[in-house]
Amino acid sequence: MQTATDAYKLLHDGIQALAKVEQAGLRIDVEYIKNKKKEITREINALEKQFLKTTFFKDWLKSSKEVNIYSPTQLGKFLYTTKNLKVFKQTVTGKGATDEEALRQLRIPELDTLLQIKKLKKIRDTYLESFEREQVNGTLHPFYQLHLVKTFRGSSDSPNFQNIPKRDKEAMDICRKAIYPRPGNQLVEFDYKQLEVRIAACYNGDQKLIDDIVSGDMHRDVCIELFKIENFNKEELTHSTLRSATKNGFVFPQFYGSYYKNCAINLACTWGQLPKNGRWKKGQGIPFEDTYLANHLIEKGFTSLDKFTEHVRDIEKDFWEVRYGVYTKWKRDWWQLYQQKGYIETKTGFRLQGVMNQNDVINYPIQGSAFHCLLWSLIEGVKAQTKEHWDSRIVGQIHDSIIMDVNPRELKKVIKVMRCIMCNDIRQKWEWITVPLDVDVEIHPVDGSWADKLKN
DNA sequence: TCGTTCACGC
DNA sequence: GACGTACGTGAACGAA
Repeated sequence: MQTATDAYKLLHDGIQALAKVEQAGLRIDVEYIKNKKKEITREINALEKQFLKTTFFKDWLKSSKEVNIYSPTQLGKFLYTTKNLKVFKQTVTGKGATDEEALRQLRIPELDTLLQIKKLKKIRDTYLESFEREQVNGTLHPFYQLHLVKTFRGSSDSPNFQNIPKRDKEAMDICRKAIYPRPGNQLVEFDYKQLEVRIAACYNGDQKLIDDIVSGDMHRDVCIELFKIENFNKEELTHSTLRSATKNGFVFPQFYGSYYKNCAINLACTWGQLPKNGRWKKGQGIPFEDTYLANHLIEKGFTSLDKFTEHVRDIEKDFWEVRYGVYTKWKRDWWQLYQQKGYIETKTGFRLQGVMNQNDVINYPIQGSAFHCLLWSLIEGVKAQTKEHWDSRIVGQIHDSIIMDVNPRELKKVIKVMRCIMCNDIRQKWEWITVPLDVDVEIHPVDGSWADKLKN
């Protein structure tokens, strides 16, 4: 186990290594950004024009002298007071929400246009704008901090390199097409696989969890139970879709401390929208074994969201009391330890104190220690690139991944060294890592952008 | 200037 | 038995 002195040294070495990462930076295509911004602006203007012509907007204008279509306050007032629509989702202050989820529930087609406009504005004003503003002679130098986050994770700003779109294909493409390696080089990403879950297993020592990480498939197992699937086949599109829904709508939320009611709603949205009145009709949802998911669920007796929720409650009970019973016991002991001492200590030597609830006490040390694995690997990576006089450099970091600008002649060697640092050396250094670590390596084409994939 | 709401990442 | 997903950065709005 690590001491406070070790913890200090990690931050000391870490921030110096990150300074080298900041100094290296990433090339960006300023011309592309300028053109893309113009293109998006034209698109926004056209969509705005379209929106302003709708009866929805005209009614809105009648109800109020001046309308700002981008004001959540004004939109909420119009939807939930003037039009008196039912509130599906509330904000933290108890008002009707106007975020994407809330607006989709209302099923008003005009609002889809508004959402598309907002998405484009986000891309233009948060990402492209900041890339252009912060670049120096065509190189972007995102900043990294180690002193701001209460879990002892890192953060990034000016611009934030850690929240650039990835899941939404259109947004990902537009933003990441601005980012390049130096001429003749290629971007390579080293992603720790399931890092937080593996670090959780180091804390709780749950053998079932470790077995699942090393050779099992927990998402598949839970998926089969949740949707009562016979003869699960990973190659079948429907089954892999439901496995993803299970992973993102049940397993991960459960690890972060969510509970069955929210999970049930997540899972019931597998067809995009929550069924009206909490009941679904035949023919709804994704295709499923010659019919539809709704048909399948009705056949299994889950005719309504309430019935399905009871089922999810039972699955949750089994998940924590049977499947990962050791993990559950650790959670109780760990919470008790915090209550006795008033603080907890991470495997990496940091002390977490202050007012925390049960979820915080469980999640903070896991999140922090997971990041520290990445940070240690980054320090060693910077050491290697300096000592071995590589042209290749680490140019970014996103919590559990490292992004490098690699000279193709060094590609094989760089991958070999980074893999060795991230999976082997770190376990020599930190014996508390009792679970194997693994990395995904994604290689982008030579002279390709961060959005470009290697053609095989 | 600051709190709120929203949206992006892990 | 009820309750309840963690951590960030940043843009825009609107009240102070």
